Amino acid sequence: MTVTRGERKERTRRAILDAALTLCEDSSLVALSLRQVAKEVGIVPTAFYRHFDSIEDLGLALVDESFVSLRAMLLDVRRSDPAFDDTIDSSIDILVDHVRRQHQHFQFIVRERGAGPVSVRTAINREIELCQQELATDLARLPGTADWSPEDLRILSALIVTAMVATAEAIVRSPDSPEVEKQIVEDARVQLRMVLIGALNWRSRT
Amino acid sequence: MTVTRGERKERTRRAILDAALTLCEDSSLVALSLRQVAKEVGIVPTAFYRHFDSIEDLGLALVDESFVSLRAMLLDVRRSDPAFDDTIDSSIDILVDHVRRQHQHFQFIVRERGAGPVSVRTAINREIELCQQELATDLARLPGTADWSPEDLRILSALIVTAMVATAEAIVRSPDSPEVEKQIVEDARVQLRMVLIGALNWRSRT
DNA sequence: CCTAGCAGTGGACATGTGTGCACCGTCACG
DNA sequence: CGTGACGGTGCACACATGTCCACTGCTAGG
Repeated sequence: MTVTRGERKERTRRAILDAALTLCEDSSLVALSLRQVAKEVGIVPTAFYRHFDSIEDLGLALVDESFVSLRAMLLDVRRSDPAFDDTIDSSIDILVDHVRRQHQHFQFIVRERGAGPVSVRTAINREIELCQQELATDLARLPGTADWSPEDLRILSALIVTAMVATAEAIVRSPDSPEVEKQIVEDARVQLRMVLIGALNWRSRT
Repeated sequence: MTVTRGERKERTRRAILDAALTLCEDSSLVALSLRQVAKEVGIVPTAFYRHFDSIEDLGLALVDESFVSLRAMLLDVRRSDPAFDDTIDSSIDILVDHVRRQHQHFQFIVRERGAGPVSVRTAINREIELCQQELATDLARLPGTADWSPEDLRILSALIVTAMVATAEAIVRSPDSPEVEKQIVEDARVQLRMVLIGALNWRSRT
């Protein structure tokens, strides 16, 4: 009795999630069949239903899981606080490191955000919007944004999130040669700097 | 003999392309079956092969077609040239108008860029990179970028293209209520202004 | 005119798919 | 100590899918 009943269940649940993640590496949820997953896990197709109602349901679970780890990362970013110009570099480093470690999760999110069952798509986009809002409140705490309108803060953070998502996409898509990756990271740094310089000169000119 | 043989062929070819585009509105190429397309068009499954080798082949044709019209749009943008601050607004207007008109094409590209067969994905991304390069040479002609390095030009144009793609995504994804769309457009304007202000203050500070 | 070529047909086949049902063995709890 | 709940099995069914093949009818070109 070293392993309880619930542990066993959780273990095959994990196996299903991992199998789905792996199979999604070069396809998409909508092209993923229950039977493929079952075969990959090593269970019989109908056993799948003991854990999820449908592939779509599985997808929602994967979205949750992915964003749990992503939010953990964002906490790290926020902890690395307020020494200004260094914040950009360290934030990007954390982002890139996380993308590398959670490669499958990011690949999944990036892919299913556009394709994927409607419920999954909306879940992902809702989550990303949430990230934008949090970033906006963070930005509000920064020096120099005192007189910004909430609207402008929202728009700025949307722009930054878009750029970061694009960076994550690029890393996930690229072959993981260290030089290509270094290039992508460097580009992201420069882009963020450009955006922030634009932000610093914003209210003062318009 | 009012319609020639070749015209008939071209006509059902178009019908296939349109059917695929329509069916892709709420799924993805990888989840699209030859038989669905055939049924939608009203031909027998095997007749499909008279026009395309496979669904993947069909996808590549759709990519070509989509970017032909997109490049036509970019020509319009370039024609609207060099009165500075107005360029942003008119460019975005053209973009938005085109997205609305070529709704299916954009939806297709946005979706298959992340999901979709590998060949389709790479074709799309190659095409987008091309757009970035063209934008970079356009930017080089603008006043104030005389002393910019080619690297920085490339990075700036990548940022702008990313933001524009994100805008197109948002429009395609949103319900087409005019107010929501107006909001998206307004956000895009502000973002572009922020980026350009950052660009104008770029070399002068680093 | 008539014949070869070609878009489109119709049926068939092997294989993959979601899901219903009866069943089994074992851990957990009263 | 039992017994019931539950994770997992095995089989079955009704369909969907990609592709092969022999075919038909029209039309464009010699």
